[in-house]
Amino acid sequence: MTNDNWEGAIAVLRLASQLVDGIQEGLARRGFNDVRPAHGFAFARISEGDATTGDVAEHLGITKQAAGQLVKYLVAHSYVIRQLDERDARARLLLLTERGRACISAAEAAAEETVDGWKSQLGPQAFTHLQMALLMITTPGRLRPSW
Amino acid sequence: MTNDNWEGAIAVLRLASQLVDGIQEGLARRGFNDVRPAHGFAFARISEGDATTGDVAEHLGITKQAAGQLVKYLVAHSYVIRQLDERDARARLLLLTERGRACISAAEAAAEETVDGWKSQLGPQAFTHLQMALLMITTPGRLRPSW
DNA sequence: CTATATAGACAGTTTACTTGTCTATATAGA
DNA sequence: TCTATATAGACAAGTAAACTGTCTATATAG
Repeated sequence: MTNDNWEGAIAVLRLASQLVDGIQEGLARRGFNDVRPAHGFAFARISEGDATTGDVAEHLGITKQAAGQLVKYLVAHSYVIRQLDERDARARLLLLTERGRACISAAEAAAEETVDGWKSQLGPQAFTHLQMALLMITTPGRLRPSW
Repeated sequence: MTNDNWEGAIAVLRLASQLVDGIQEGLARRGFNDVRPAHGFAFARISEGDATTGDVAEHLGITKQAAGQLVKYLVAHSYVIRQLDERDARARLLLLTERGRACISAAEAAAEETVDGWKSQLGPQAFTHLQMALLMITTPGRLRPSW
């Protein structure tokens, strides 16, 4: 049983690696070859709205300075623009450009391709179970479904 | 459906992140606070036996030079020893020390703790399904079980 | 109105990689 | 056997993304 758990643990890492590589490859195939995985998490926070560089730092678990460099890169590559915050003259609000939104869509499409691969390997029923199990583990608020 | 897949994809990343952090934290709690996640993959290859620095490089997907630095670190921290290869005077075979083997055991125990957390959240049946789904996706040779 | 906290930029350092080059050894072909 | 090419791995220098430390400008609380 111990060893089975270890195998399962390794499998989670392999799966995540497959996904990251799949998204990266799918993004490149769609013309976005200047974004790294970390940028995806920054996009996720920025797309929520009302994001400052500090917010991005907190969301990624890195320092403000590192987030500053990251945001600078995204601005330089036209994924994000900075905008003065009317309520706080120190802050610069971050907004996605059209290109930024297109990149998110591309990432979602690329992820879907990879996940579809899993679905066809598992069959629809087992895939649904997998999906629910993943959501149950990682979503603290939700309880076990009725089945 | 698209959005569900995206959520599921994110969940896989969160799960992997939970696992890596759990192993890291569990290792530190057991006194191994000088190993990084990448070292685990090196340990995995070295424990298979007959490993050279080049083998480690290939297994980790990094250059020989980078693997050389990594192995040097593991030797300096008494996890690994180098040994002359009788069959090839260029090569140095890598062997785990007692401490190296203890570190692997500690990592397995730490992984088990994390995975047990998932098990108790899911219940035994759903957990077994999750485990089988993960193994089916990441193990190309195996086909669907009988259930 | 003064003291302290926050947003984020600038400078320098660390670390985990990279490419390029080098020596020693192995192996395949004339 | 000799020579050409490939491989194991060390050394040196460069790069990218993080880090700590410090600074200015602005906000906010007493």
